[in-house]
Amino acid sequence: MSTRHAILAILNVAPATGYDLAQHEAISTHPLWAAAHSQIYPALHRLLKEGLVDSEDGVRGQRQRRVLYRITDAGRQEFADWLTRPVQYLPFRDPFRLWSAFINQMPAEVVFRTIDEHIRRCAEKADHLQEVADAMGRGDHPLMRARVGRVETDELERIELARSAAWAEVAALARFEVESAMRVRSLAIRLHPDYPAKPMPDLPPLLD
Amino acid sequence: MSTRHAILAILNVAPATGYDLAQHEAISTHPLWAAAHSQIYPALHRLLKEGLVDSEDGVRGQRQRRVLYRITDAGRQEFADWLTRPVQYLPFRDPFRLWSAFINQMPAEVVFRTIDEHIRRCAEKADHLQEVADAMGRGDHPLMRARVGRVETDELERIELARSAAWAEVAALARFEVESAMRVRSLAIRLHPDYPAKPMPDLPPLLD
DNA sequence: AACATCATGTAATCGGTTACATGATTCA
DNA sequence: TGAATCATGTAACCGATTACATGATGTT
Repeated sequence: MSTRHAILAILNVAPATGYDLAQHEAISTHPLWAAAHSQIYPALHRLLKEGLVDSEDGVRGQRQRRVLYRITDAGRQEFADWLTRPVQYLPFRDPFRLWSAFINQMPAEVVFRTIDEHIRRCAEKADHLQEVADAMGRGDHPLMRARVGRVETDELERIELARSAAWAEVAALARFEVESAMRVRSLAIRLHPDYPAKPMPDLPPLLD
Repeated sequence: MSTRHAILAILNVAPATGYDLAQHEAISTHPLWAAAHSQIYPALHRLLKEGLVDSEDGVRGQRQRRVLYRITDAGRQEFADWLTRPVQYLPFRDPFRLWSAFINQMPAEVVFRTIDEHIRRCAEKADHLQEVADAMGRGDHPLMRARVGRVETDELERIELARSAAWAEVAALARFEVESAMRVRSLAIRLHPDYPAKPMPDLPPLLD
């Protein structure tokens, strides 16, 4: 299970509330590791119980409670240990590809609607992720600016290289998904020759 | 949840036992949709209860019980309906890419061991999947031969095109993963210049 | 005789989702 | 004043994993 370690990774940069974490770039829209807020709060409670984070109660405005979580030395150690342990792969499950195995036996309208929506979705994701990666590479990203002054410049450069490369690879994966779906779409045109499928709808420009 | 529909898809070709399903190409090694046998048996019981499959008790040898499951008309209908419903995407979670975001802060030995093992794993998967896809494209695959004589030739060709394309795309994805990991590896060499990382270990030939 | 494979299951647990539930704060 | 956002949680459920459990059959 990597969700708790993804949380530790974020808290390793700066303290945050459960809400912050749930809204975090790496966790919410087009994430590096998806997690819902209903998963974040119990995870934080557990990390707290295990001593990997500590918490500080605060307020926002006059009354609204706000719990700030901070990674502890034990948490930093656990995160470092996790990095050295073998990667725990997830079983391969890909709903779109499973679906696409049956484009011969569906109505053409369903086939093209689904593929085109998939392409749109992946292209949007690719653009967003590439922008994040580029911003990180330039040091022009909240996650990087949060570190300026707290770590040395050459260390910061190493962090930027590693993080932006990871985001860039997720972006590259999303671009691959677009290309892959385009190939599936070509086959769909061959399998449904009578359906008036447009060559391809409006794609956002795929920065590559 | 697509596991039950993956089962229906397999039973749509030919009746099978729980054991057959668990050993199935699409489910066991380098699968299209991974599932464990401890998941298959309860899933079959539920499909049976829902009337989407029926079962026939048999034996193997003298005494060993063997339950053969067959898709029903209701099951066929449910599968066809499922195909037309919107694809239920899974949240994005990629343990290797999450890990790779931190290659700046791990011992070089761990970095290269993990990346090289990942590359080996993906390359093996790519080769296997491409072989399956090619065999399907030629009609030279158990899943396709099982249909010969039971469906018309032009219908069989459409099935072969769709199924082999899906497997070929999973293979292409695995090849992309190899390329992606190679890029991460190049960055790792830059981040760990003192570590004597070989250019790349023995890769099985990536048929492309 | 021993081992791999065929064959079918259950139980405890886990990580995650969906829905429910509540209320403060900020901004238009 | 109303809507969006900030903020924190719980409960029921679900799909899946890990481990446990058993035994027959075929192969060497």
